Amino acid sequence: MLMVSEQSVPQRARTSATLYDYDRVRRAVAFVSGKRLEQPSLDEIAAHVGLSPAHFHRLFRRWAGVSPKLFLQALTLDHAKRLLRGSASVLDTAYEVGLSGESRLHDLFVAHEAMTPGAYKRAGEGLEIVYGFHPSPFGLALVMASPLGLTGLAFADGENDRAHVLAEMQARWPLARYVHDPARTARYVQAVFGAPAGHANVDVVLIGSDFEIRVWRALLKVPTGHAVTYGDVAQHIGCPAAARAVGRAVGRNPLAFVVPCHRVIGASGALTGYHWGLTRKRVLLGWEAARLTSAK
DNA sequence: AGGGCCCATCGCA
DNA sequence: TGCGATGGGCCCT
Repeated sequence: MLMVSEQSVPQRARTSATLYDYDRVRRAVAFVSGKRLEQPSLDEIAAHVGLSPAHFHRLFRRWAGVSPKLFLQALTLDHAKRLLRGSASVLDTAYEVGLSGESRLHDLFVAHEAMTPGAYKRAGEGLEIVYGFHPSPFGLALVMASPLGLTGLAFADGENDRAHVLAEMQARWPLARYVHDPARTARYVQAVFGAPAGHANVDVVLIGSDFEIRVWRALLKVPTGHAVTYGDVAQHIGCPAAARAVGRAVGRNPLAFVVPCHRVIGASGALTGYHWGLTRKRVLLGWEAARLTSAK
């Protein structure tokens, strides 16, 4: 599916191409969404990211599996609204579709919730977390794992964003012991981004409050190519008036991409927010829509 | 224990 | 547009 799984390309070339591709895509998407009214041509967009039209076209075939035209079509408000069709009912699926059957989902700290005051709840005391940065189709990814499985997945915007992203993630579980060991986190990248969309074969550890975990589990039911509203999620977890609280919990999702918080959008179809940048949310939704179309 | 503040919401005028 | 009701989390008494 991705560069990650192409066996013929040498490791180093794959790595740089992946990050390079994402950066170009990101700039193209930001350019287009900033000029909604002018409707820039493909040639103009290619020029903006410093590529010839032919190279621009090849980049998209390689990265998204579809033409740039098709990909950029997936970024309209109209398309986002279409993702919402049947949004309430997708949540009624019997089990999480975001993970493969072999995956295991561990809800840490929930059991303690009743007896622990707020600060202690998130501390992560006694937990050892290994971490590393790896290239991904959506930019540099910070992968965090505890012995039971994948604990954190965050995106950085370039090399000089690393420290900030790491600090932000570590602040979630301040008492955990952190070990920098990219060799041990590398396999998660393949498992998450190399799997058929929405079926990552990884053990997953969700650390959060009871409410947050109910929200995150609900998100795992939203299949690729669908979106739900914050209100849909609120309804589903039995707090119909808590759409706004859901928004807050969605924003604290520690597992970008795996827990598909990018598939939650406003009731109007607008992409209201994304912890790792609205442009990236647009890219993720466009990428999934494009790949779904090309698979048909 | 309780008040105040923040927020990736939502629907109505 | 703009506003008010809204619930959870966190920080401060």
